[in-house]
Amino acid sequence: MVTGSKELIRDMNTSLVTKIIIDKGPISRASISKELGLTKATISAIVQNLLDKYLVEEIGTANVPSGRKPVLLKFCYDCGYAISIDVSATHISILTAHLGGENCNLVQYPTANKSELIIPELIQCIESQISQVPESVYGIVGITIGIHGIVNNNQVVFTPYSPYSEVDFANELKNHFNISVIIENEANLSILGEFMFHYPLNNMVGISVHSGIGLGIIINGDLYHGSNGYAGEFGHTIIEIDGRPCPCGNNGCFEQYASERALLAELARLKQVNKISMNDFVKLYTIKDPDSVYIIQLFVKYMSIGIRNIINNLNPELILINSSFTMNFPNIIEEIEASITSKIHKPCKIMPSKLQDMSILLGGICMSRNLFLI
Amino acid sequence: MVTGSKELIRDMNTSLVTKIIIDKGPISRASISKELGLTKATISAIVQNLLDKYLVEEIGTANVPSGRKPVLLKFCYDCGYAISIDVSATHISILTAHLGGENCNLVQYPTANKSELIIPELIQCIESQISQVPESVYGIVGITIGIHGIVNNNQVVFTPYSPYSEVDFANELKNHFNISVIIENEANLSILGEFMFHYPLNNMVGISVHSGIGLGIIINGDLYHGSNGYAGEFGHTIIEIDGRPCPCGNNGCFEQYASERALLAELARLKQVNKISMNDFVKLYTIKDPDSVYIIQLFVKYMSIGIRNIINNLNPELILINSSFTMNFPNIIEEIEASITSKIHKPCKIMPSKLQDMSILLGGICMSRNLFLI
DNA sequence: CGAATTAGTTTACTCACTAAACTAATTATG
DNA sequence: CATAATTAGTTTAGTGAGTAAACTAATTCG
Repeated sequence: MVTGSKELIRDMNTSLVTKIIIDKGPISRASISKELGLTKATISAIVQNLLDKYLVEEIGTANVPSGRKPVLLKFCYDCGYAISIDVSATHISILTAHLGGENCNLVQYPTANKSELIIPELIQCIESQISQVPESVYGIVGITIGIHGIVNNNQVVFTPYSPYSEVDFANELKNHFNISVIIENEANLSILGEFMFHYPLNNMVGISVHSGIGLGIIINGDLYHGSNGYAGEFGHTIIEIDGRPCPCGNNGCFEQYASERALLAELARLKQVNKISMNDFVKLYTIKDPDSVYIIQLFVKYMSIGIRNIINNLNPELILINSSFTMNFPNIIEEIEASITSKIHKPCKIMPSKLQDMSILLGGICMSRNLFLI
Repeated sequence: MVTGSKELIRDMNTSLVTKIIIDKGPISRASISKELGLTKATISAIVQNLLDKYLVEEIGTANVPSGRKPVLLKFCYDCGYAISIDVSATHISILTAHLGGENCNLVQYPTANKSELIIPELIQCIESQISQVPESVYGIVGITIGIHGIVNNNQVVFTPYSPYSEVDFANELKNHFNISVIIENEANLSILGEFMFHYPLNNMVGISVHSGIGLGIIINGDLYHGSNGYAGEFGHTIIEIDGRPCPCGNNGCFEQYASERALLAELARLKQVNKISMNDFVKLYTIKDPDSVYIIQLFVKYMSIGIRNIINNLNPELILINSSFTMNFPNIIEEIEASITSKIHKPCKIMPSKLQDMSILLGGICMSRNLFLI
């Protein structure tokens, strides 16, 4: 039960001041005071705390037409570093970055995709990264692991394409490195990254189209997980009564129509070949191969159904799409947007992911930063 | 921007104390102190304020095995009254009740269903109700109007079966009665009523099946409206690619399959009659008429698709169903629950609405109470 | 140089909380 | 029946995060 107390007030206001310095900095104490409606005295006290903790620094003054020059405050992004890991079926991607997502060190390793090997593999990767991290006040503040599957209470519940549902990533790594470890779904990390770096909109979602289809949901400015962590299992919403069978046990699931896996399989079927990769597809669509054009027509059609369903369920301010299709051919988004109409309400803004294939890893950095800054 | 202040602390804690007296009362100051983790001194001060405002009263002592007897506190539900109105295409239902939803006066009038007549009709109904309300400390604290359509910023945006989208209910009634007026979607009021009277679960939804299908969503203990008030337009989520046409302009919308309107139309088609009412249906299904049994099979099938979509989008703790079908034949719920399976996650509890056909009106009383108590 | 302007600090104050001592009321017990 | 034990609720003194307003500091302009 969260009750009111002096500490709560100070924590709330410190958090607001920190956020404003990150989002709108460099900024002066006076401007923060005006923006938040707190007195200059309060802001000065809070800023002094942040300076004492090396979280914020004064970086000179601004030129103003009259009056004393304001002292500009900047968040010390390099007061600490975070490690972000994307664990897919075939690879481990690992990013080290300061709390602003820069000074990156990004590596990718193939993985054996065996549950008993993943922890040793990860430990080795992380140790290699840690050895290269620059000195900083707080060092490594956290490790975040993005999982292509369902996560609840910091534990993997289910992974469709990898055998990691029994692996206790959080405790194994926490025990080894003694650093806080967060396990989170990849679509959630993606939208968190977009939210913190580019689109600070309190109600927005991000559709992540890969082998499956996930949905990261931001509600009231926070990631929404649902009661057991499987909110956003969007690939398994049903868009066709008695439709195509899905390994989840149901029929007509969205990802049997609109996922990369489904569409590339459809293209392979049309071309009567065994398999077509995303790279192959990009080459074909670039030369306007008719089958691949048809595949994109299907993608647009199915995505527009999925997006209408999101709008009529959640009515977000913004929908971001993260897929190789839209990353390579951004004007597909416009086609999707144009195909979404309703006589009963306004449409919703749809845009491509800005962080693209870095969104999961950068979202992981944000996750560690949020936890560190409380 | 909500910043921390002394007033915020007191407001938060007053709100928590009030809530605990409502939910767990009659309760003593000492018990509240233990539950909230605030000191007895703080609770005594807050309770004194509530006593001074006639919001709470002492109703004697409890028997305990040893020590001084605790003084029991009870919320004064009858310190004020609220008026709740359900405006459908054919009727105005109007309920006056004290802040606990009792001491009801419920009336229903037919309405002309004309936009220029609705405000005079409402004013007459409300005046008649007000004249019969018992004396109380605060009098009528608010009027809530439930709309079968989309509501945003206290204004009706769209109503499918009535011509009220241009009517400014809020300001017309506020100006006439000088009482705060809330306009809200009916499905939202329904789930709010269930949340406050029966199921205090922070993440839950209620499916309201009438002519259309609406979804009331509670997230983090609050009604979720989305960015423009059309979250929960669940009837217009698509469950069939290129499916049945819907007046909204799309194809395959859920309410073209699972709404009362759609299913009764299907039954009429089977029986080759012009129209079948819900009353007729109830009689037919009671005698196990095969066509009506088939209709319920369809209802179960379609609802189970819709519910799977809710689960995979929002993962609520509980799903309530409010429909004449399930109200009259409650074991339909069990059939629906049994038909929902998934290999990737646990099922979700599904139950019939407890407030049934009173849920909208009682939700309206809750709405006014919440606003009154801040 | 002094007036005007703006930034940031200091001071005196308020208010909601806490801890701990207090009073009050009740039961159990010798 | 006095007294110990127990629990409820109040009083008191103190803390800390906020406020308003007076202050100092730094800068531009005429």
